[in-house]
Amino acid sequence: MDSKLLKDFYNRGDQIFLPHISVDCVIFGFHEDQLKVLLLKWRDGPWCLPGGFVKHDESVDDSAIRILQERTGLDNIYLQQFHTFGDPKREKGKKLPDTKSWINKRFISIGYYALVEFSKVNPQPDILSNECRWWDIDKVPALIYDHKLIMDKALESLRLDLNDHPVGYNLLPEKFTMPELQRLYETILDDELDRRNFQKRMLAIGILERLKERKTGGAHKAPFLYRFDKKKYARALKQGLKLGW
Amino acid sequence: MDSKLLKDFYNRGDQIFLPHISVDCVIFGFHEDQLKVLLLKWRDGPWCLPGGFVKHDESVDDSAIRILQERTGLDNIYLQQFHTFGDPKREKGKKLPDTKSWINKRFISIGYYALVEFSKVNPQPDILSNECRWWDIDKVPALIYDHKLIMDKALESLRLDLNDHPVGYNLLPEKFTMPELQRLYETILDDELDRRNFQKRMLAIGILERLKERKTGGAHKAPFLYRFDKKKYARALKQGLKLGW
DNA sequence: ATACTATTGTGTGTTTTTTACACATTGAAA
DNA sequence: TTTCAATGTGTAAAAAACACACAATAGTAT
Repeated sequence: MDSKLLKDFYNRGDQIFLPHISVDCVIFGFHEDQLKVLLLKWRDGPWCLPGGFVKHDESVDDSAIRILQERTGLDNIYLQQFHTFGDPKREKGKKLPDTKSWINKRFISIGYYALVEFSKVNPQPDILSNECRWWDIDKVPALIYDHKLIMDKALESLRLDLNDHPVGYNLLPEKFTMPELQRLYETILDDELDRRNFQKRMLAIGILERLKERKTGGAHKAPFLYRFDKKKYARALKQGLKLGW
Repeated sequence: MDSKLLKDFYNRGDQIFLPHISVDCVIFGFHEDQLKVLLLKWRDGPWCLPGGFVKHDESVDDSAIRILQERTGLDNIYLQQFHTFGDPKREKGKKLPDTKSWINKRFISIGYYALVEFSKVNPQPDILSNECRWWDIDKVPALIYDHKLIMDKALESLRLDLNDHPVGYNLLPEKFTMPELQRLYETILDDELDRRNFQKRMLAIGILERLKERKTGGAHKAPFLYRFDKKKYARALKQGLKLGW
């Protein structure tokens, strides 16, 4: 990354972006039975959440969409605003190279979480970072500022969302097995569920379609593959699901 | 209201407050079987939600607390941040007297809703308004900007909050009857509930205490008075209620 | 005073949902 | 071919939600 761009960003960012306002994204993925988050690493610095700023004539939602696009390469991401963090001390210890810059002022950050299909993501560092990769949710390293707090709040919101959104639709690949879906729920809820009752409940919602295929390759009996029935899914969502976990 | 204060507010507000950021509060109350919101009327203008701005070194939560205090005279209010509104066109039609002022810029607004005990509130207009009063939730007049949208979103959030918070505790006076509590739930949920099953369910939560007194005055059989048992209430809240409406 | 009315207090049986648990099946590995 | 560990399916018990009936009573009308 050349330093001209970076210098421009420090010096003229306030001509492009609203002051004092930032957007932070908690990007969730699911892979190999693990819930994961996408993190960035500052040049020679700590890890942090992917974030950005709001252009003067851009909606905050669009900012989040843009940031997501830049970090993952994906469009059409499932995105939820979950909380705004407004403590003046939330960036305690902030020290960026250019101390005069707009970027060293206090920021109020609007938090979004995103659900993405792990395999489709192509992680891209941003202008301030040189590394971008997935971390298991229970193994994330120390994060900058209050980003751990933001992540925890995102997870809590995701947990609540489980009550009226079949989040598997956004986190899993098109075809998946019942045990995979269950593991996803167990990770988010941080609890164990009975295999048979879980299956009954999921099928009772009536938005899953069982395929003829089975998932082979793993040891032991091969489980069936399922996929979301888009029509039934849309219909159910419109009527408002009541999952109740 | 003298115009010197107002002029100062227009001219020097940006020295006190963060630019582009506002806070709007949806204040809910309950009286005579009606859910109500507290609204302000602009001088010779439309009605709007009570709002304000964030001081440079103040947390956003504290701004909301301060605004609430100024409008209602109350401390220790139950307050929930529920959404941040960031559309650049959200203040369509904005035209305030001083067109050069910081206040005519785009604002991103952080929404809070508050639950208050109706009888304890002493409504106070703010610097921009000359009237402040309660409106029945289903009779609110046309509101400025996107304030109707904000109110609706607050109501939706309150409805969700019903699932893990006994909101009656914050909206009702210390002593209340079971029918009153039921009417509160029915208004928020916009649905009718069976009297007997409702009572069973509320009592099953185990945070209500039935008093010896009855509420007299109304026609017909006098209902018992109840009150929240603070110890059991705190205990239950810590464990996380699962009400499920 | 008395009867009336609308509302409260309480209980019971039915239906539905949730929970707990057992056994046969099967793909891969030993 | 046997073994292992995980999957597929069903059933009974417990709990929660739902529907509904009848007695009691504070004011109101007569």
